[in-house]
Parts: sequence; structure tokens; C-alpha cells
Amino acid sequence: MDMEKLVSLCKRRGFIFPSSEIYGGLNGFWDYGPLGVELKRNIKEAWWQDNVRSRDDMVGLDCSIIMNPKVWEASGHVGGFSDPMVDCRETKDRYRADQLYVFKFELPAGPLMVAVAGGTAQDAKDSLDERLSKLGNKNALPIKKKDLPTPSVITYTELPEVDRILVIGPTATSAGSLTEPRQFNLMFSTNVGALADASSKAYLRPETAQGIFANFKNVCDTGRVKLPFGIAQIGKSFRNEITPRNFIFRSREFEQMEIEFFCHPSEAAQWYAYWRKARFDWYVRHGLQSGRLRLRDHDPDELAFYSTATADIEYEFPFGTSELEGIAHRGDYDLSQHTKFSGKDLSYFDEEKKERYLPHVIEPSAGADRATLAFLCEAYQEDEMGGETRTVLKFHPRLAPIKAAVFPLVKKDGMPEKGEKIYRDLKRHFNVFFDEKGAIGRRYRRQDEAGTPLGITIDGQTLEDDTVTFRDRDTGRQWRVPSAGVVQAVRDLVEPSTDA
RNA sequence: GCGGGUGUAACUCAAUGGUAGAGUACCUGCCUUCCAAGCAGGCAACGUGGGUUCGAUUCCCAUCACCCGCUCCA
Repeated sequence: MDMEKLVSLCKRRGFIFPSSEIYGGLNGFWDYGPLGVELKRNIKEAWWQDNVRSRDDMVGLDCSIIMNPKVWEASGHVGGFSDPMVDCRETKDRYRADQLYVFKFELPAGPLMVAVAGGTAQDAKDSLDERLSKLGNKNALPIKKKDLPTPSVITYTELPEVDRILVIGPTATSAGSLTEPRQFNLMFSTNVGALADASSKAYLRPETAQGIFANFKNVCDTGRVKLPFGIAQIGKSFRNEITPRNFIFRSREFEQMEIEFFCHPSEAAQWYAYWRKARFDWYVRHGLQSGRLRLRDHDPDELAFYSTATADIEYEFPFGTSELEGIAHRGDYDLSQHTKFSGKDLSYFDEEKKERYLPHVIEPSAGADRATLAFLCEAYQEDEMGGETRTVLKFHPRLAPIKAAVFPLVKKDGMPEKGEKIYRDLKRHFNVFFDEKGAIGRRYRRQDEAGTPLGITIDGQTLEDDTVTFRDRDTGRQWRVPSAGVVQAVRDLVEPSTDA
């Protein structure tokens, strides 16, 4: 299955369109069409139902997209999301300026500066020797490697501007190929109010999580909640990505489904293990069963500095294995940051244990668009039916945009009228489709491409014994159901009791 | 942001320095009793902006979007 086929199908059947396409589109933005919006909505509703409404230890929240800018200072986004980047004109490589370490050797003829890329200063130091050997082989070193004095080291960010042309880039052979660091702030900014000055500057949220932390005290004070409990939110977030890519996988406007689960520090490890498994199982239960779904624990050196454990739920997309959801053990980092920046006490008092403490947080953070894409990729299949290749989207019935399509076998003998009645009955409960035109086979195939799990056909026998034919999307198997039982039969398919 | 590729109808493609054809899809009829049948008719396109030219969908430049690689990330 390749990406272009899926993009093509999504366009053809009305799942996903390029945003503002009649004006040439806009990089990093996508629109959901009639089928796509149903699919995505079903995913979000399944998530909300399973994680919020069916639980006793979870409440929901819907925060504003624009918040007080101090929120983003506390969260670290104002600093951490503004990564200055440096390009190499010689090799076209790109680096983060703060992860580019410049080693300065004081030589009689003048300073020699060699840049090495690395996550930390130690990483850079470790690869310095190898780098110098390569330069030596290309005769780019003015003196022998072993004769070099001990260098000093600073990051490219800290390097005085005038020295930049003296630096040899990490893969370059001569000095001066690196550009100045350029700021790429990943947060979209805007201005609140009529005046566009510094005091009115605000940001579109780059994640929904901070709204939850900012409201932690409100929820505790008013929600009659007791630890451990979680707060969930589904909503749009915005990041001015440098490279939006891979269809809706990385876009600049996207939708998150996030949980912040608060608990006693001593129970955090257990809850982390719980959510790690619960979230993985949720995807499997809704159809990601092909083995393309993985649960990957971060290596210690991969962890954010405040996190003691993080696991990614990854899916093997056609363009590579990428993250669907991250489950992070964030400790008390967020609440303590907001305590510090807001000056408000965000600790929790446990009435039973008579103990006051700052809760720890487990954060399962999922991308709704990424989930939609994964379910689309997983569902897309080309198989054989009746000797013909057909394209079919094998969605889990709960997620399918259209639950059932009603077909009068032919347009006579009262079949359209009977079908219309069944369609009306179903429509009160489910998103269903009615189609009386053309050959029955064609109508089945069309619904196969939309991912409709059930075909309901009114045929000659219906007029005799008031039963209709059910046709299974995946197998083509057919069976008869009494007209009166159609609504319940569809409900059994869409809301199986084992799904809770 | 860099390098490479692509851009013609809703989709998949074709042809052409003198304004474009097909298949599928879609719409209207007719016909049809279970897996993309048939007949008749219909709708529908040169990504955008410049330039060269008597004339540009075609050649050139720019731009935008998408795909691949790098980079980055939920």
C-alpha cells in the first residue's frame, strides 16, 4: 500500500482535501470532507467515551486556544520551541545552533575553529577526534592533528558573530560555510486586542496539555474529584512546523486527544504502566491488529529532562514508523512550574491520609489526525472478490463513517418504498446511506471504498417474509434479518458489548 | 529550510507552439432480481503569475502545492 493511492482515494471519496485548494492550497493544512469528518469524529468520540464518560476517575475540559502568554513561559515553550537553526552552504546540512559545538584551537597563525554536532557537549567531544582525522586526511588542517593544543568549546549560539566565518562546519572542508542562526519559533503568534505591540502578543497553543495544568486547581476546587484522577481534553493545537510532511501526519494545525492523570508520587509508576498498556490496547481493539503497531520505550538519553519514563505508541506508516501517541511520566514538573510562575499553590490535600503533596502526572497524549491516518492506512486493502480486485476500507464498525447502506435490489415492486422506510428508521440512530441506482454489485463496491461495514438489501424475499439481506463488507457473506430487527442488528455491530 | 521529481476533468493518464482526447467516476433516461453488466445522452481540465512569440497547456523564469531524500517532530 503506498501513500499516493491512499491520498488519491481520500480525495476521490471525500475523506481529506488540501486546505483552501481552489487557491492552491496551503502547506501544512488539510480539510476533512464528508466521510473524513465522520471518521475523525467517530475516533474522537470513541476516545472520549472510553476515557472520560465510561470512567469514574476522569473528567473533561475544553480550554481556550489562546491563553495568557505566561503559560508558555512556565511550560518552557517560549524558550524550548524556538530552536535557532544553522545551514551549511557547502554540504546543505542543517543543525540546531545550540547543539553545534565549536572547538577553538589557538594556533600561532590564528585560531582554528571546528564545529561538531551533538546532543550534548560530551557527545560532540567524543566525536571530535574522528572529525579532526577526516579534516587531516583532506589536508584541511594547518598543522598535524597530534600537534593541536587543547581547545576551548562553546556552542555556535554563544559564538561571537565575527567568528562565524572562521568556523569549519561539521561536514564541510573549509571555513565560513555556516549561515547565521535563524530563529524558527514553532509557536504561531498573534495579537490580542487592537494594538499590535509587544504587550499584546499571544500564542496559539502548541499543545492542549497546558490548559489542563492551568485549570488543575479549578477542577480540584469544584469538580468533587479525588486523587487519583485524570483530566482529558480534545482540541486543536498549532505548530509552525519547519517541514509539514506526509499527508496529515505532520500538519501545522492538528487535533490532540490528551489526558493528564494525576496521582500520588508513590503510585505514579503503576499508573504509568497502566496507561501505557491501556492506550496500546485501545488502538488494537479498534482495528490496528496487523502487527504494524508497536510500543517503544524511550532510551534514558532520549527522555526529556523532567520525565522519568516515556513510551511511544508507533505505527508503521508507508513512509516509515512514526509516533501515534506518547505516554509520558512527567513527575511533578508541570505543576511545580506553574506553581512557580503563577505564584499559586497547586498542591493537593488528601483528606483521608491528611497529607499535602504535589501530584505526579502521567500524560497519554495522542494525535487525532495521526490516529485517523493510521486507521485509514490499516483499513486500506485491495483484495479479490468474485475474481475482481476491489479496493476496500476495512474500518472497525465503531469508526466507520457510514454504518450501513440500504439498497432496494431493483427499482420496482415496492422495494424502494420498503428500503426508504428502513433507511428512515436507521437514520434516526446512525449515519446510514440510501442508494437505489444502478447494479447492486456496483453499489456494494462503492460502499466498500467508503468503508461501510454493512449492506442491507431489500429483495424479492423481503416482500414475502419481511426479511432483508445483510451483506458483510469484508467477506461478502450474506444472511437474512427480519425487518423489525434491523436497527438492533446494526446497533449490535456498532456498539458491541465487549467494547467497553 | 536544502536537493531531486511531479503538476492537464473528481480520479488515472494521453496529445499538442495554432486553446485539448480517453478510461473510470458523476448526472439524466432506458434496461436490470445479488457483487464495478449493457444502451443513449450529459457535466467536466491545462496549479498561479510573469516573459519570449502574431499566438504558450506546450519554451523560459518565478511562485505555490504535492511526492522522495536530508532535517525536524505530537
